[in-house]
Amino acid sequence: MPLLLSQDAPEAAISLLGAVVTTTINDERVSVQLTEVEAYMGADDPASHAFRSRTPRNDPMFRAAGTVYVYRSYGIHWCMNLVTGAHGNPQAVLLRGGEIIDGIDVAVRRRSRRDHLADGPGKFAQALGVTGELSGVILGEGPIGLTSVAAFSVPYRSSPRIGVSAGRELHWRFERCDEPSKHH
DNA sequence: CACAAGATTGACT
DNA sequence: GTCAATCTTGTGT
Repeated sequence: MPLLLSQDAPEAAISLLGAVVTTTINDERVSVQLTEVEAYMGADDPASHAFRSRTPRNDPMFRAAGTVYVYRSYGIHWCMNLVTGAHGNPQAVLLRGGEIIDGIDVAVRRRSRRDHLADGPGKFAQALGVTGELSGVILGEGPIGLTSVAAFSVPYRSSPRIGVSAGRELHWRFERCDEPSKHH
């Protein structure tokens, strides 16, 4: 398990900016460098899927850091998370967006588009070919891998999480930016 | 059992 | 800007 994922979700989320997620499915490899992520905690976070109880869907969140958690969004899209933190303390980082750095032809085919390939959680998972079948797999032990690239964390902005009504006081959406200043 | 809300996206007015 | 698509869970009768 990558060390950065043993941190609590907000810290892990920041560390993940600039890291690269790679899938190899049917001999087709796609790599995406993360630019936008969101942290979700457990019992204390009303926006978290693990806020209420353990269910078949959110079960992977209760497993070890480095487990992949994929859920169906609005009955249509797949969204991909990486489980973080101490084992049994349900928390995860939602992978909301990134830039394709390898396998762009495969991503273009999967998305049926030439642009906006991974700028949104549903698009991100689709570009990587990630579906619910992969919920529960462990990073590095299956078709999904994670490579940490930057030695230092990249500049970022934080803001309330998108599409969330509860917990808007928590600024746990993190997106990469160019200016190395606006942290808080 | 019925039904509403949601960590979204793309097509269309 | 508006709206449909339709899976999973929580809540209420």
